Amino acid sequence: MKTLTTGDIAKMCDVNLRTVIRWIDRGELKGFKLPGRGNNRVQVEDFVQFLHQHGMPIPQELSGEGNNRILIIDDEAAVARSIGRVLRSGGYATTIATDGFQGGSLLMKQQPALVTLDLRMPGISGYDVLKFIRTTPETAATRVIVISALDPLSLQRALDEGADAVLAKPFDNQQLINLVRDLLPLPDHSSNPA
Amino acid sequence: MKTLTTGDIAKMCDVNLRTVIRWIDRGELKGFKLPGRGNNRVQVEDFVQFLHQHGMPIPQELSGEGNNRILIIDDEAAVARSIGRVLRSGGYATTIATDGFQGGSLLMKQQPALVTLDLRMPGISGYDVLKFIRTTPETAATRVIVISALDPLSLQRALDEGADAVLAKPFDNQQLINLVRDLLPLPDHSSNPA
DNA sequence: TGCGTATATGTCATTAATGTCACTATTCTT
DNA sequence: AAGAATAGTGACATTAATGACATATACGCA
Repeated sequence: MKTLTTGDIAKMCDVNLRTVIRWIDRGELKGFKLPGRGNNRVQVEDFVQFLHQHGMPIPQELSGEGNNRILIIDDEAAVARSIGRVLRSGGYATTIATDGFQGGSLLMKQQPALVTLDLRMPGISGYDVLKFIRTTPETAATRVIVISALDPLSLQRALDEGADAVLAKPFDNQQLINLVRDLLPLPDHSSNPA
Repeated sequence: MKTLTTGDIAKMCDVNLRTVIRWIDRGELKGFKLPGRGNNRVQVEDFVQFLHQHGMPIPQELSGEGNNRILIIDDEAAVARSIGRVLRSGGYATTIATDGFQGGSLLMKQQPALVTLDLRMPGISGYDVLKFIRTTPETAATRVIVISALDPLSLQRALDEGADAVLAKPFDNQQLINLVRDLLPLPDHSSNPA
């Protein structure tokens, strides 16, 4: 069980520590007190719920754990949407990028746990993208599934360059979701791989 | 996460606090409320985007004070290096991206104060990039200089779509540095525009 | 151009929340 | 176990929200 101190919360909300204590005292934020002098602790999920209830932004370090966000990079919007639908129904949060620029910036901005990458995008080489992801510290650990209609040799090359998995187009939805489940298991519930 | 109070914003916009609250209530400025009495907080990026959308000047302290980093997005490495040389000798810190993916991720990662953008990059439309930059809160205030060999009409369109300045290729180094100095004045020393 | 109306912004006093400070006590680190 | 870092407390200073109303400012229309 992960808990937060009032100081943690104060920093995250850009608010005075005093204020956080008052929120707790007033019962607006659920927390509990340690035996000693009554230092407060708040469970992460209570805090997240609190943020949600008040329409406050949720710091990404909190959604960072159990990060189940997937970035779909594919210039064919229809394909991207289709992938998105499948993954969302599998319980993942998805974002779509339809060109390299969006792909790059969303990757950095959201720091998704997994990326599906179309090898053949106009203007950029999927291999370069792979290399970039692997050599950039912020994204080196991001899992990458390369999706492409290219020949097996090209797919093998993608694996050599750091892809975690490849998927030949056209692909079966089940194949896709299996791959993703493999690379990015969901916490526990709702992941009934029936 | 850095946030602003209505009072901060009121001072920066030289406007009554009351008015800021109304902007938020009306949904024109994105913000959220603290639990207590509903004190408003606005994230800096959202505020910056708001300012930009309304063509309002962006206070120094928000546009990343001493940030003098420039991102050069150009697929012709030679051109990019040349621009880089000029700007570095002008006292700026530069980074080069030679494709859209790098461009996007370096933009988000480094949050440069200024971007030089080649309109004509393989696979991505410079206009799309412009729109993306302008509609993404984190980058809405980033100054953009579009550099292109395209006709005046295309350059005008770039201005319409949010570029802060355009530069026709081929260009003179002095033109470039003047433009940049104009959009991104260096703190003080060595910026003697004699 | 001038009028009237709608809408936006400013003002003021009041009330309530948040910030600050100095200090003490507790937890965390090593 | 000791020192460093962090959290709690009370009193008080600041600052924000609110309602009601005064002033703009913009806009439509004659």
